[in-house]
This record gives sequence, C-alpha cells and structure tokens, in this order.
Amino acid sequence: MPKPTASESSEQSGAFRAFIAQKGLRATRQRMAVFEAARTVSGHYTAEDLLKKARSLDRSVSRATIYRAIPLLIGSSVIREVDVGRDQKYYLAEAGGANFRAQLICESCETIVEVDAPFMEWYGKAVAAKHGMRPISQKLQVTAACLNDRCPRRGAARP
Amino acid sequence: MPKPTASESSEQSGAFRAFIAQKGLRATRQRMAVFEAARTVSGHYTAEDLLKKARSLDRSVSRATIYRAIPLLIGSSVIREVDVGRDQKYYLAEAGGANFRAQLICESCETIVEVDAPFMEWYGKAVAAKHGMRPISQKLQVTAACLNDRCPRRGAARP
DNA sequence: CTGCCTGCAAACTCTTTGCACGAAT
DNA sequence: ATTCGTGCAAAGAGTTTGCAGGCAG
Repeated sequence: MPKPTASESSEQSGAFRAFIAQKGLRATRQRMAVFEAARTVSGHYTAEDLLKKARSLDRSVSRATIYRAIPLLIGSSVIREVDVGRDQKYYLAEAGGANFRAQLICESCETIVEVDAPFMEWYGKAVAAKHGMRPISQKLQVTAACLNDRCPRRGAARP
Repeated sequence: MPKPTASESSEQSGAFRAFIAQKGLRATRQRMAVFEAARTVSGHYTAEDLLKKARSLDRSVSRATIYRAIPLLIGSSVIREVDVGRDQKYYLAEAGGANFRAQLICESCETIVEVDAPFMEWYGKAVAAKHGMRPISQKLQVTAACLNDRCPRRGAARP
C-alpha cells in the first residue's frame, strides 16, 4: 500500500498516514512535506528551522501549516517537544520509544544535550501518588556552563 | 502560619533596602510596594497578580515597574521564578534558603505543588560533570491529573 | 461534490523598551 | 543638582486564528 519509493521514510510515512487517516484528517502535500522535514532535520530545531526544511521539500508550505502540523507530529510520536524556557520551543525527531530523557542545557549558547533519565518514571509516579494524582509526564533539566568552542561564554558562570 | 503584617516585614524590608542600596539603586515608593506585595501574596502568582497586589498598596505602581522590579526581587532571593511552560511565569515568595524543589503540576487547572527534591543537586553535578560542564541550576517538574474539586477535568487523563 | 486544508495577514499575549517627566539621595 | 526611576504607550516575538479559496477523498 505505501508508496513504493526508495525513500527510507516510506515505512514511517505509512504509519503517519495511518495516524492522520484514523483521525479523519487528510494526507495533504504540505502536511507530508512537514512530516518528512520533521524526521529528517537532525538535533534540536525550532518551528522556523522546520519551516525552512519543509519549504526545501515543498515551496508552498506556510508558517501556519507548520504550527498546525506540529501537534499532529507530536501526537503520532514522530517528534517530541523540548521546552527549555527560552523564547522558542525546540523539537526533536523521536527515534525509538525513548522516553524519560533529561536535558543538559548551556545557559549561554544553543547547546542542548539529551540524557537518559529512566528514574524519572519512578519519581513521577511516587510524587504524584503521594498527592493522590496520576502522573502524565515529567521533565528534568540541568542548566550549566558549557565548554563548546563556539560558546560565547565558554566555561563561564560562578567562579 | 500567621499572616505577616507590614510592621513584621520591616526586617526583611531592611535587607532588601540594603540589597538595592549596595547596587547603587534607590528605594522608591513603588519599588518598596512591589517588594511588600511580592512577599505578602501567598502561593504561586503571576506578574499580573503581583501588579494587583502592589497597586492595592500603592496606586501609582505600573505594570512596567513590576516587570522591572522582578529581577531585583529574584536577585535578592525575595522571590523565586517558577516556569512551568505555560504562557505566563509564576513567582513564589522565597521562605528560607529552600533550593532544589520540584513542581507537581496539574495539566488542567492552576494547581502547582512545590516538592522538596534535594537529590537534584547531586544529579545536576553528576550529569554536568559527565559532560565536562559546570552545573548552574536544575529543574524537575511532574505534570499530572489532579483531584482538586475545582479542577475542570478532575482526575482525568489516561495513565 | 464536501468540507477539511491552506496561505496570508491580522490578531493575541506576555513582556520589554523609548521617552520625557518626577523624585530619591 | 544629579541621576536614576517611573508611567504611558508602542514595540516585539513567537504563536494562533479568521477568511476566502483549493484540493483530498
């Protein structure tokens, strides 16, 4: 059934098509371009980055479509949202079922490192249970001074 | 906990005055009203809440002054900023030197519970060190479905 | 054919900032 | 007197949304 292109994405693409079909939505050209861009861009990217990449695949993709597609991409686990409290949110292609990740964030430059933190699952359950609540998600972030050569304040912060 | 009166705050007020004086700033009427409001309002509050309270103490306080005072209040440890990824940030009167707190956040209503999480200090150090970085701060948040009577989606959300 | 989707641009929300007057030291 | 501080209002930035066609199913 899936389009028999040589593209390595045909499989995931089919899964995404199924996801939107099941929701009564349509596999438009623009939507699929955003999907393809979302899983192709590497590392953490912004909505604007995603727009650039999607446009390189389909010139007609607009900013509005990007923002309207993002919730679908998250809902279908194609990407994950990473909010580190900056002005813009970041997104990340979701590799496997890799949940429970912490972020190590440089306070001065763009660097964000994903770190496995499986104990978050236990912690979330424990804390929520103690207050009679049902855990839904957890977030753990460490802000630090990085040593990246390109970091404007390499190794700075607190003497 | 007895509600602190204006006179009871004179001590902390003095500390705050010292802080701004040491920075070469001035103890203006508006600034002190915001300070007094910041340490009086209970629970988590927004900049807008702070404005309301400060205005009840001094009619002339403007929104701009609130936003300009907040960094001073944080810098002098009078309040702490709590960013849970919503559109507005929250602030909280800083009781003691209580650092390393996690937040338990209801995904549907306003409820935010502060939870001690001292292990964050160790975790931040360990993770940062592993990447040759120097830890600066850490944040841990658990989103959950709450059982508050006033919660619009009481106990909702699937496991 | 239906009605979901799209691009465009205006709208929105919280926060920041330029300006000229006001006030703390 | 000096500067810093203030209110006002406009500017900003990222994201959302109303509208009039366009296209998937």
